[in-house]
Parts: sequence; structure tokens; C-alpha cells
Amino acid sequence: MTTFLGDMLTITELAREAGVTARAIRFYESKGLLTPRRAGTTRIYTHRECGRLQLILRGKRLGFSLTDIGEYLDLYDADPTQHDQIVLLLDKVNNRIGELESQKADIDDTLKELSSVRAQALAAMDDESAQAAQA
Amino acid sequence: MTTFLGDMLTITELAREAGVTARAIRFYESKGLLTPRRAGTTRIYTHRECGRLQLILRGKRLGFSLTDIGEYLDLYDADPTQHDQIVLLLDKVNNRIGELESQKADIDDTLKELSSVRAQALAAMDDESAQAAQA
DNA sequence: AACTTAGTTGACGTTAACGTAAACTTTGTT
DNA sequence: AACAAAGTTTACGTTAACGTCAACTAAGTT
Repeated sequence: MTTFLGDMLTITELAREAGVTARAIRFYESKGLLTPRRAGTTRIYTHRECGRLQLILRGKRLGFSLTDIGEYLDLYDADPTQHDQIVLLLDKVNNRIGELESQKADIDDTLKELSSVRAQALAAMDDESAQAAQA
Repeated sequence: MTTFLGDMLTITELAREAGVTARAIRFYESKGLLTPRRAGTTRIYTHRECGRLQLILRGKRLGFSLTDIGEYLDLYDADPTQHDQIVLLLDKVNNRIGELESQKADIDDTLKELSSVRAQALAAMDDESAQAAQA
């Protein structure tokens, strides 16, 4: 394939770069999350699709379903000239922000617990070495 | 069922209180995440199990698998007199803390983007009302 | 021309996390 | 005693998110 691609990528290149399989990328496309152009039958990925893929993967790391992620991606595509769309957009954005902040609160709670567990573990090890020193 | 239960709960009570189905609770048990006592054949849930269930649900909100959550719950049960267990525990705790902090970073990135999207939407609405005022 | 190397489209398999229905026992009620 | 309510186990169904072939095609190599 000597076809000039500039900064465009083929599916296996994108897959390697993003650390996912080509199958997964095609699957995301089948769900409407990606819409690469085609060179004949072959998919071509530009900078836009790469960015979208990153957003998809981040969404997954945060535990969102692909359906959720799809709605999230739509937020970037809303037509800023349509009043109704903007109103809807603001509503969805605010909801999503709320979700993320409560998720952040969950994380903070968990972090506190973990640091307490850690402190106790360290204390237990101190006791242990103190006893060893006494013997 | 007039059997005295004190502050113990039956499975449907716990389910209602936690906002999940009894089926889900039995499923968590089948995965070893809960180990309620029994009154004959009937499961009895004490304060301990209720707390564990909350941890399970929080883990789910954070996108962790039940297997992950199981390992997380184990962190609370480690025997603090066994040196090897403490070392392992500290390692796992530190790993988990790392995961959560990078997840938090993902959330912060997303929140920034969303607030930018929101700002643009609000700006678009301002333009819109400005044009309406001019007409 | 023959061959290897991506890429493509089905189609079926798999795992996680339950939902749902069936058949049965135990309790408490009428 | 008959029955309804709540619990139990067993087993099959379902959805999401891919994995894994299989069969085929287009492009470049020898």
C-alpha cells in the first residue's frame, strides 16, 4: 500500500497506536461512534477519528457504556445555531457534569478509606519490627 | 414472619433499602462478595453485610467489575498479624490508589471539556438573543 | 501469473451481570 | 386443613462488548 495517506491512518495503525484491536474499532463504528471515510472499501482515519477514539476509551475507563459515550460524543457535534439544540445540549452537559462530580466524590471516599487501610497496615508492620527488635 | 430480627434484615428488605433486586444480592453472594448467616434456610443480613453491599454498589458506580470489587473487599479482611499478608495488602492498596487517581484525572479532563462546551453553548445563546434584540 | 499482505463483511462464540420463570419448602393466616 | 406470602434452588434467557474464525477482495511483490 503505497497510497499517500498524509497523517491519515489505516485501521491496524490506529489500533496499534491506541492500544486496542481493529475488531473493537469496527465495533465502535457499528455503534455509530466512529464514521471514518473510505478509500474504496478501506477505512481511513484522520485526526478527528483519532480524537474521538481517545474520548471513547476514556469514557470506558470511567465505566460508561458505549451508548452513554455515544451521547457524550454527540455533545461535541451539536449545531450551535439551533436554539433547541443548545438548550438540550446545556441540559445534557449539566447532567453529565453532575454525574462526574458524584463519581469524583465516590473516588474521594474510597481514597480516604484506602489511605486509612494503608496507615493501619503500616502500623501493624511497625509493631512487628518493634517486637523483633525486642527479641 | 414474626421472628425477632433486631436490626437484621431479610433479603427483600435489604434489596429495597439498597435499591437493588434480591436476585442481584444472591448473585453477589454466589460470587463470594457477601456471606450472610442463615436462619434455617433464610438469609439474614446484619450491619456488616449492609456495609459491604454499599461498597459493592459504589465499586460498580466507579465501573469496576465484581471480581475487582471482591479483591477490594478483601483488603478490609486481611489478617494484620501476618507479615506477608500486610506486604501484599500494601501493594494492592497502593495499586488501587493509583488507579483511582488516574481515574480522577480522567474525570477532571472531562469536566474541563464539558465546561468549555457549556461556555460555548451559552455564548451561542447570547448571540442569538442579541440578534433578536436588534431585529 | 502466482503469492503474500492488509483489509472487508458476515456469522457464531464468549464473558459478565444479572432477569425471569419453574418448582418447591417454610411460615403465618383464614 | 387449605392457602397465600416470602423464601430457596436450579436452570435457561438476555444484553453488552467484543473475540474468533471463515470466506472473499484489492494491492503490491516476485
